[in-house]
Amino acid sequence: MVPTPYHHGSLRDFLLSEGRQLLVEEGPQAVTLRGLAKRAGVSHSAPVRHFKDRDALLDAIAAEGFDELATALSAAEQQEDLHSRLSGYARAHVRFALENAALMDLMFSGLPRAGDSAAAQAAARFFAQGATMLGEDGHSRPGPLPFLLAGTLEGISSLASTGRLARDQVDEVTETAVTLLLPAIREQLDRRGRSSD
Amino acid sequence: MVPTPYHHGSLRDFLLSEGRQLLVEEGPQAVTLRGLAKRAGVSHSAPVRHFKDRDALLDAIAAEGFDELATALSAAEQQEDLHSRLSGYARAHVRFALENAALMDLMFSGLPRAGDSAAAQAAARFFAQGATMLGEDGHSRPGPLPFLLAGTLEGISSLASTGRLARDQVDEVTETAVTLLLPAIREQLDRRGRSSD
DNA sequence: ACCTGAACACCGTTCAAGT
DNA sequence: ACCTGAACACCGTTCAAGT
Repeated sequence: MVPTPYHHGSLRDFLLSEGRQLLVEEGPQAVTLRGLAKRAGVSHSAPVRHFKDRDALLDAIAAEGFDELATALSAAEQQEDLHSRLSGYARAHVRFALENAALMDLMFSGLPRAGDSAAAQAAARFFAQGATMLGEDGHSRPGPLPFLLAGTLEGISSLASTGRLARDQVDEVTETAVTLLLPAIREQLDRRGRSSD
Repeated sequence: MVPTPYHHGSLRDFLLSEGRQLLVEEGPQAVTLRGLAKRAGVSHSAPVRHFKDRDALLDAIAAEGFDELATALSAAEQQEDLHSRLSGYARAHVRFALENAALMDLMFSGLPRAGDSAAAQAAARFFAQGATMLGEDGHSRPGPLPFLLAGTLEGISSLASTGRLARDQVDEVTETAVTLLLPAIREQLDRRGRSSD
């Protein structure tokens, strides 16, 4: 077996996917540039060609995470009635978080270092998607509901993935959140629907 | 000035307070055992006497954080009517989070390594306090509302301290959360108040 | 363009030894 | 009991040099 040369960008892909896997399976302290280089069979300074530093790699992983999360949620958004749509969205969010705890942590609790980073842009797309589902047009400044929905789901996810909220109670808490948010969201959607102002 | 000897536990206090300050002001990567030892004017292996390893120090800092947060919230719990109580509790939580972002991150997103650690016990006290305010008796398993309240506040705090939720919208989102949670909480309190079952 | 290898300045952790 | 100093095995990052 000839060792793969990792030319033409394939090292970049390796760093991203292996880094992501290490992050989720062993935690953030396990993703090191030197360790990844060793796994790739490449010199310890090779990764720098593709990611300026460790933070740049983590930023790229976070960006992928936001895109993946958005994809995981988009199925729910196709649901016909509002309750199913919201409920499916919420459950998909929490499920993704439970399966990718350390990744979600990186995505949501990592202070965005630059507004124009890949992660910051992917995050903006993710939040815009949620706002759209709640009838925000994207022109004017979003109201409180998109933030409240995103925050609530993030909080429930965090409690669940740190084990503070028991697995068998996650669905109940999520559904309670949806039930309490639903009337306010419905009212907002009705209002926006009526006047196209 | 004779350099302080740091005998009899005063090094421990120094590591805790200086570590906490570094955490909040410069981020988690700034709190290193060697760096703290240098600041204390002590050999790099001295801290090990007081904290087994870096995680043990962070755990102790997190424990202090939970106790402090609980104290910051206890004032609001004295409020007479439910709405003021809940609203004050929520605003105090979010305010504390904005002033101690990296600390809150450590407290809430750090996966608890041991159930009997100081941080785990302090966290349990914190969550129990919230549950009590919502009329949970502590005997039976808590219902969804304490988790939903804690999760929502944590989520809003996280969005705010990462800059995704603008400062001047934080109060509006928090108050919306309180308004939507209030009827469910009131109903639960009424129910618990009526039947002492 | 992409990678290597040496170098530098940091880490955490362990352990024999000092007071 | 508390701290020192050397040692080991890791890091991130930089940079001249190779292909």
